[in-house]
Amino acid sequence: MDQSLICPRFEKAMSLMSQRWTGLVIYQLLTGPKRFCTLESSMGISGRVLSERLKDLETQGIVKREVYPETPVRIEYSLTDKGLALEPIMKEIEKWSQTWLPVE
Amino acid sequence: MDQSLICPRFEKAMSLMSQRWTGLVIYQLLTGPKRFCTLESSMGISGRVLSERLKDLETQGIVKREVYPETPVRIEYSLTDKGLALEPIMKEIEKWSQTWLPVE
DNA sequence: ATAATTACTTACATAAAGTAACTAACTAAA
DNA sequence: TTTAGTTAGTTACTTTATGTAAGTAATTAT
Repeated sequence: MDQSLICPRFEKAMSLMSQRWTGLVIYQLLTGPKRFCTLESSMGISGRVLSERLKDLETQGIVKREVYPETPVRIEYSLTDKGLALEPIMKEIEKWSQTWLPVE
Repeated sequence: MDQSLICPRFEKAMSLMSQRWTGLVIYQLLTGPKRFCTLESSMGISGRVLSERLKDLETQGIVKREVYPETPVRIEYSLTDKGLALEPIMKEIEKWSQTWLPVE
């Protein structure tokens, strides 16, 4: 019947957050720039999907990719201002999890 | 290498929020109890998945299911305290979306 | 007896994610 | 100068998740 009285901007933000891995990638980047292999091994995401997510996040202006032509090449992913602004969401998720989820 | 220095409770909360539709279901329930068909039509989720999500959320103690044996039967889904406690997360997502996403 | 309503479930199709091997560009070692 | 090692991916293939559409069960109205 009524296809969405939901604010389309909210809906878009929510669909971003509900993509598998996206939240964790952002969470990891909140502690500073990270390389591809670091993200990959620290959170158990597959390279295939990590690559896809980073590209999406870059396209959306949430993540920034920088190449350092060292040897071997170093590529760092970090948050833009738009990405950093997601921190309060992460903090609230953190709070909720600590209040409502069991320790084990 | 290091398989998750990430707090397991945070990780669990995040994996809850990153399930497709879960966030929107909770968002809808923040405005009060809702029936199956209302949720289904207001957010474009398929019945199959909605049913699955509501069961999961009930199992996790986030959603409460109540049966009113009227005619035809009325079944209402609402948030428990644990579910209501997710509101600050939703508010932050709302804020971010209004600040950082374009109007169209 | 037939149709209508709600809250689902089932079977099947498509899309998203996981796995593991492979590539490209470079360097260091044998 | 071949071989191996590193990073940052990509590709082909498999498994899992989701969408679609039809079906079910319980009840009442026509």
